[in-house]
Amino acid sequence: MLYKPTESMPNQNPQCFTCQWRDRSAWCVLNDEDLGRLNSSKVVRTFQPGQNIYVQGDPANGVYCVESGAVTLRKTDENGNAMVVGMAHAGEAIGYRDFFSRKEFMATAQAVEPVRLCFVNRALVDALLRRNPALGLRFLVRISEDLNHAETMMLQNSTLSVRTRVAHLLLALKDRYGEVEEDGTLVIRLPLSRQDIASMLGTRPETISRAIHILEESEVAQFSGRQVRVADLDILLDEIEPYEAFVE
Amino acid sequence: MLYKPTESMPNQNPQCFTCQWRDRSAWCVLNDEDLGRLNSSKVVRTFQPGQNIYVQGDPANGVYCVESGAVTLRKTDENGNAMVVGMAHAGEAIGYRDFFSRKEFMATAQAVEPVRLCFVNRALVDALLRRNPALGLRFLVRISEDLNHAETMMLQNSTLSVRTRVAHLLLALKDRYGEVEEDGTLVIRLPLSRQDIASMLGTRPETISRAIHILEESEVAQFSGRQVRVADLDILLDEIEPYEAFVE
DNA sequence: CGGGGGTTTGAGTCCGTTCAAAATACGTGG
DNA sequence: CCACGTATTTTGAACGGACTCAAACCCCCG
Repeated sequence: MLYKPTESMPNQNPQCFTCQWRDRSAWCVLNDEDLGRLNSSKVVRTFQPGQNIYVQGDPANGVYCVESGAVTLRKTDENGNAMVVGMAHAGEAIGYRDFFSRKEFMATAQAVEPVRLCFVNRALVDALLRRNPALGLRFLVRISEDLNHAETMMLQNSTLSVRTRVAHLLLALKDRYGEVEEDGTLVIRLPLSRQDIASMLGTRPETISRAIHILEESEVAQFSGRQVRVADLDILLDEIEPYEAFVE
Repeated sequence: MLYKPTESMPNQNPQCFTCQWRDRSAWCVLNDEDLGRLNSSKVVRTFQPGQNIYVQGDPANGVYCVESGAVTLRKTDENGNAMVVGMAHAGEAIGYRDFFSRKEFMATAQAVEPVRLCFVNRALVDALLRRNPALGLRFLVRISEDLNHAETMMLQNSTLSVRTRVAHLLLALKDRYGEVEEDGTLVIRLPLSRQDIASMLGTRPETISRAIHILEESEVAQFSGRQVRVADLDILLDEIEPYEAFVE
C-alpha cells in the first residue's frame, strides 16, 4: 500500500498560525509570540501506515502533535504481551504523558493511517511551559481525561463481555469515523484491523471475529471488511444498556 | 471495630511546616509564604475504615492529601459494576485527577485504615497554581505516573492469570506493608479485604480464594487472614517471570 | 450463645482461549 | 490485468480458566 505524499498531504509545511486545530489543541493558550516560537522550531514529519513514530523505551525528548491521520499507542510488557492502550487523532498531542513523567516512552506510537505530525523538542516545551503556565494546566486537563478513560476501559474490560465491548468501541468510533446515509443508516469506516481491535479490547482476533458474527446475526450491525453498517442506532445502544427497560 | 481518635491520631492539628511528608508531596515546591496559606486554609478531617471521603459524582471542589492511613479509589459504572482502580497512602494526594479534568469526582475514595487527611479547597489550589506554576508541573508528573500505572494494570489484567496477578499485588504491597523477620521470612500485612483484592484485580472473591489456595500449595506464600508469609522471595518472583531460565 | 458479614469450598456452566485449517484480502511480480 | 505468495481474517473443535450459584465455614462482636 503506497501513499503519494502529494495526495494525502498537500500542504508540505503547515504553519501553526493557520493550523485548523489551533483552537482545539493544548497550544491554544499560547500568545502570538510563543506560537511563533513553536512554529519556527517544530519539525514536521510524515509516516505511512504501520510505521512507528516512536518506540517504547526511546528517550522521550519531546512532544508530538498529530496534524492529520490516526495513531495507535501500544504498550508491551517484559513477557512480550502487547496491548493497544489508546489512539490519537488529528489535533491531538501524543507522547506528552511520557514526556512529563519519564525519561523514556512507555508506549509505542504507530501510524494506522498516513500521518503527518509536528515534533516539538524538550527544550522548547520546557521554555513554553515556563513562559506560559496555562499550557501546563492544559496538559494537566488532558492527562486527567486520559486517566479517567484508562480507568473506564479497565472497568469495562473486566465487567463487560467482548460483544458489549465491541459495541462500545463502535459507538466511540462513530463520531470520528461514521457518517449517516440518506436512509438513516450509520456507516463507520474502521481505522483499525481486527488484530488491533482485539488488542484494544484485551482479547484475541478470533474472539473479535465471533463477536462480530453474533452482532451480525442479532441484526445490530453488518460488517464487510472495515466498513460497518448500523441500520438502527437504538439497537446498538441496547447492547450497552442491559437493564434499560427494567421496571420495578 | 472502633478506633479511638487519640490512639491512632495523637496530633490533632498537624502543621504543614512540620508535616513529615512535606518533602515528598506535591506541595514541596511551595515557598514558606505559600505553605503558610496552605497551612491556614487546609481543613483536617478523619475517617474510620469503610467511611467514604468523597463519592463518585460529588462536585470535585478541592484536593485531599493523606496524612496517615490508606485509601481505596473505586470506580462504578452505570450498571453498578465497581472496581478498585487504585490506592493512596500517607503522603499522597487524592482527588486531584478529578479536580483538574472535571467538575465532579469520577471515583469514590474510601478509608481502608483509620485515615487523617487535609482538604484543600478549589480556590486555594487555583491560587497556589497561579502563584507557583511548578506546582502544576508536580501534579503533571503525578498524573502521568498514575496513567502509566493504569495502563500497566490494564495490560496485566488482560494477559496474566489471576494467580500471577496476586503475586504482582503482593510484590507491590511488600514495600509498604511488608517486613522481614530474623530468618529472612517476608511478612506482609494486607491492607485490603479479599473482596477489595478481587475488585482491584478485576475478578471475584471466590477466584481470589482459589488463587491463594494454589499459591499456598505451591509453597509460594502462606496466608492466614490478612497476614502473608513469604519464606523465599525468589519463588514469589518466579511467579511473575515465566521464562526466567529460558536458554536459547 | 446467636447473628451477620466476609471467606472458603464445591459443582456445574459459560465465555474466551488455543490450536489448526480454510477462506479471504492484499501487494507483488509476471 | 491476471496469477501468485503472503498476511490477515474467519471458522471449527476441544480445552480451560474464571464465573455463577449455593452451601458451609469462620471470625468478630454484640
